Amino acid sequence: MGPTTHNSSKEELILEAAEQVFVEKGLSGARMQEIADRAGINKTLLHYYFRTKENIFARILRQVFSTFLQKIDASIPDDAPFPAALRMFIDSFVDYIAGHPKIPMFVMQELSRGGGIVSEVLAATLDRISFPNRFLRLISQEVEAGRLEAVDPAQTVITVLGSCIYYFVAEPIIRAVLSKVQPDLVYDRAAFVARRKEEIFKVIYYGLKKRGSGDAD
Amino acid sequence: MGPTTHNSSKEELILEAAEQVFVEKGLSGARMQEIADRAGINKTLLHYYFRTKENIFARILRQVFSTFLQKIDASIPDDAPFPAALRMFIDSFVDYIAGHPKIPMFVMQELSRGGGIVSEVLAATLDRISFPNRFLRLISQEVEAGRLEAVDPAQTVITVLGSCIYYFVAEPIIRAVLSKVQPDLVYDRAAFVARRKEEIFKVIYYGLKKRGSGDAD
DNA sequence: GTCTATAAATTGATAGAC
DNA sequence: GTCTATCAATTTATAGAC
Repeated sequence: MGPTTHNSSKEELILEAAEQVFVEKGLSGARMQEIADRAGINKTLLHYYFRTKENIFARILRQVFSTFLQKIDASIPDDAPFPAALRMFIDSFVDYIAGHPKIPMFVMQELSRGGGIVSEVLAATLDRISFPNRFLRLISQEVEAGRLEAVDPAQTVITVLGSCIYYFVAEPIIRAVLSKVQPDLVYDRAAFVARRKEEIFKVIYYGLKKRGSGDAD
Repeated sequence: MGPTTHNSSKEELILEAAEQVFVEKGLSGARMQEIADRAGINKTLLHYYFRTKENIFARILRQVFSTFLQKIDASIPDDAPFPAALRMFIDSFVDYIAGHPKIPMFVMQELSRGGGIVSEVLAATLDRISFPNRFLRLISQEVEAGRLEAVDPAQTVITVLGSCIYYFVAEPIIRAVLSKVQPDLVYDRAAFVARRKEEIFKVIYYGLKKRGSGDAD
């Protein structure tokens, strides 16, 4: 179309700046002026290209949510045996969230506010999703093969996702609490994230794995 | 002080309305007019009693955050053996969140925005907390007694909290996804919450429990 | 397409009567 | 303490020149 593979560079600049601002401040907290400033352009151009603030927001939310779902999707290997598949999923999904820690909360917060923009985005985005079925099938097969306990696959998926996401959503609080409890400890985020992955894998894998009959308690 | 045990009834009405509105919409999304309407009073009284919007917000956030932490605290039994203690914690904590599903996201969202109001509230509230130490000690003792695997107690606490909280934070999305994957299923929230508790307990307890030496994988 | 200037609407906050 | 009326500031959005 144009001389480059990118869209109109101004339009692209606006969308990149808008994503940052909306993710940080939410719809009502974001300011058109701040988006313009971060994009390094005149505020009027926001309206020239997109007319309203809500238009920009809807586009950002749709894109961010869609990318988030695709990221989960891409993290589920298709042909690995279950333990390896679980480990690969946890590793790549945690890495994604660690690199974009504000995305999950932004999406959930705005979707739970439930405005009109937001439910339209939800309906439109849910059509292009295969990961729930793939994830549920992965677990169901293992249960049927007798390698996992007779767990509810849907509940299990929620537990896995929650274990991966929660820390990063609550990171500011957790860090504040931990530094109060263990004031001498220096915080190494990369090491913490690595340990986080290991902990999640172990707890969930051994929590699901088929047990013998001598486990009464 | 007054004829009743309550504070000035108008002041109380304002705070109750403000909590609803702030929790639903956040600081920037909340409107003073809406708080006044829900309290059934004139908007001017908000300023008469609290002067500024930020004052009301700080008070609500401090109270909500503090209550949230106390609720976690109260959910940790002091003298039960570990499996029972874990189960009791999960049951009572999940019940609390299920009844106040927007509280965790409200707290985390606002605290992660990190404004001036918010860090003051965080510092002030963290002083009155004993649950991290109690929870960490509970797990450490079990590990030392050889009844649990050699897990990192801090990581374990995060996993437990995340497993309890996440579903309710993401409930609108998860329900939408589930009803797309299983359109015939009728959603019974009480039953779902009950199964959620059971799933969390089983996965985490058996995921932590000391294993024999024949578990290679 | 991009700018300056400004309109139009929203909203937090106050003055002043009662 | 409570109300009406209104201010002052902010902020989205547009008109119109270039």
